[in-house]
Amino acid sequence: VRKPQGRSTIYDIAREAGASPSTVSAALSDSWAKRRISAATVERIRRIAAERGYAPNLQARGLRRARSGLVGMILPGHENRFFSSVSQAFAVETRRRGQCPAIVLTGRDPAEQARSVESLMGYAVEALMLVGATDPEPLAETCRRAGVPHVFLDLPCPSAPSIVSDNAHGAQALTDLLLDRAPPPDPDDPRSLIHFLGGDTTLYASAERLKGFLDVARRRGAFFSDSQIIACGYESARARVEIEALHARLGGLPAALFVNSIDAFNGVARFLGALPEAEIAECVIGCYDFDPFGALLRFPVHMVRQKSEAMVSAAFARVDEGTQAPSLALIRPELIIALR
Amino acid sequence: VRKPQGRSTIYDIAREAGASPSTVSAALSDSWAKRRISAATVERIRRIAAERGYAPNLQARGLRRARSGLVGMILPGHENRFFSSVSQAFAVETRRRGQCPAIVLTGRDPAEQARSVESLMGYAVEALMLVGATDPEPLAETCRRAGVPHVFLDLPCPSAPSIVSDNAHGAQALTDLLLDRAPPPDPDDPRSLIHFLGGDTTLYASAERLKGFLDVARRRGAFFSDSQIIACGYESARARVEIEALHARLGGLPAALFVNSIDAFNGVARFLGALPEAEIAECVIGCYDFDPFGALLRFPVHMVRQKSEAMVSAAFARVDEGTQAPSLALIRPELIIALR
DNA sequence: ATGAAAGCGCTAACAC
DNA sequence: GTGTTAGCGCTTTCAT
Repeated sequence: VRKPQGRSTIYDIAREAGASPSTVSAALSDSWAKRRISAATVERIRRIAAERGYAPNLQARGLRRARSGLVGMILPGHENRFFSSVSQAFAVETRRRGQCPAIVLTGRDPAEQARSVESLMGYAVEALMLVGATDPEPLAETCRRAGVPHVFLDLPCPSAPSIVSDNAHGAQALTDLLLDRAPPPDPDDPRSLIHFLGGDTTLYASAERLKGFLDVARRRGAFFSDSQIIACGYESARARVEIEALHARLGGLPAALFVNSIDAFNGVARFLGALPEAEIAECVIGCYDFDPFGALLRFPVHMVRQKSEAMVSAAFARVDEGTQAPSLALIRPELIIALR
Repeated sequence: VRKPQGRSTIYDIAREAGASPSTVSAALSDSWAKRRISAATVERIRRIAAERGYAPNLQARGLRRARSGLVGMILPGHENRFFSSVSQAFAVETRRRGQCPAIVLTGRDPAEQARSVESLMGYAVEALMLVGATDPEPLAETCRRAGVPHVFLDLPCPSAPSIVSDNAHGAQALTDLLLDRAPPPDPDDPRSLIHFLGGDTTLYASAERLKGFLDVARRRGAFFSDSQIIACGYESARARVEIEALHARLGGLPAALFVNSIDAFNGVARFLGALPEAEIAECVIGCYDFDPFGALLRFPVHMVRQKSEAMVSAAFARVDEGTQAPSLALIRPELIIALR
């Protein structure tokens, strides 16, 4: 006979088992070695609990223990595969540690992110990972104040442990590859020059990528003009317009194209899809981001895949270290070379 | 001067403000109209709270109020875009309602799903959405026992409100489209027949899709043999092997191909990518699932996009209705016709 | 207009 | 080996 509404408590079970609540608590909790309860009692209590479908009230437990068993993560959303795989890796790792992942999608709004962090603090998360936070400092302050270990991912926070992918290195590697495969640049022929398309270079990640791109392009004598940089944002429609404009301006595709972000690439691919085979073949194409369908398009495209699992592992390692000292770990992404 | 570790409480604030905890609680909570506190007191308390960066302990509040402000969702993972967009839509809608989304990725293991549901019950979620649960009945029972409103998505539960996409209808529409565009079937020429590839037809969704496929194929005199059905699972590598085998067996591609699931399609696309243009052109291809890059491949592919936002809206509507009576809502997916 | 006190369900210190 | 008790931080009567 259980209560009409709601769940049974250790008191209900204690009554039915003729034991005290603390005995029940101990019998049901994993470490009941300390209180030396008779095997018989444990058995009886467990049986009754199972019969009644008892499950502990985790809010009460968390309140009492001052820890909840939750590990929090905030991230902008699941619109791209990178974020999806980060949250996937986070969930897997959290479970492996016997805790419960609490993932909150916040969008890109810093105010919403702040609210979400407050919420998670309120639920007494034991650690917090912050993914893609554009305004990290206030969030870090909230975590510090609450004494909650925290790690920033993807976008770094100057005052806290951060794990970001090595954008500069990835961009260098991709640029090198593109230049290796393109004909030598001729300063008098804009079409022969590598171009960089997409992204918002006021944002950390894209700024780093652009830096890596410029490093290599300059070193290899392939950069001559700012018109080689078209940082038109992450929107696919916009990228489509820009590649079309570039194509018109140059009278064809450039010899090499570095596309920054998968969404921009989608726009580019839509435009390229309409061009004759032969024309596309004259352009070496790279995309900073990965999509499993990227390898299946009409034309070859080299891709950069960020290592989400490695980043999440590194983040947990930081949490385990227990230091909240600022640090910046760079995780090298993987260059995926098109076979064709 | 705040406590060295951890957060300040209403008691700390009460002391500093020279008020009682209950006054502080009322002053900070939104509905303080009931207790007629002087504007001055409210102001003072709010200022102090802000200074100290006070944020309420949501576990304590939840414990006292017997509700947490959380809405839970379990789903298998983010490996495909459909699940990603479901959780995205869920997060947006939950926030719009002033609650906090708690998304737990469980993988495909029913035991893990059961554990996750228990967890979420323990955190006193106010409602729970269960996405892609293959063994729904025990989960529904747990929810009922706890008195928590719950809705199943994607895969239905016979004893609870369920929202699934109209797999049969989507499959019919896709099959009709494929047959419209393929040459008339000739029973003596296996190559002229439409084939169904991928998925696990012991699972609800694929069973429905197969049913829809067969309905139309039979009605239109395009189904003659079980060898037209190759339900080889959802794995891309496996699908690749199977399409290759089919190609060998028929001595070419079939006139029409219904690929069930995006992962299977990835495998198919990898194989097709290696075939000569002319050969692919003889096969009308459809995929039950959507990917934005699908439209950019070397060959046209018709796709079916499930309406995740609509499904989530419908799920919340069920929760709001407050009835836990079994029901099954079918949401029609969208047919995306390739332009080429 | 405000304070005192009880109690949500659980755990941990301390009794016996 | 097991029971009693005191909170965790909050909300909510019920007083005043």
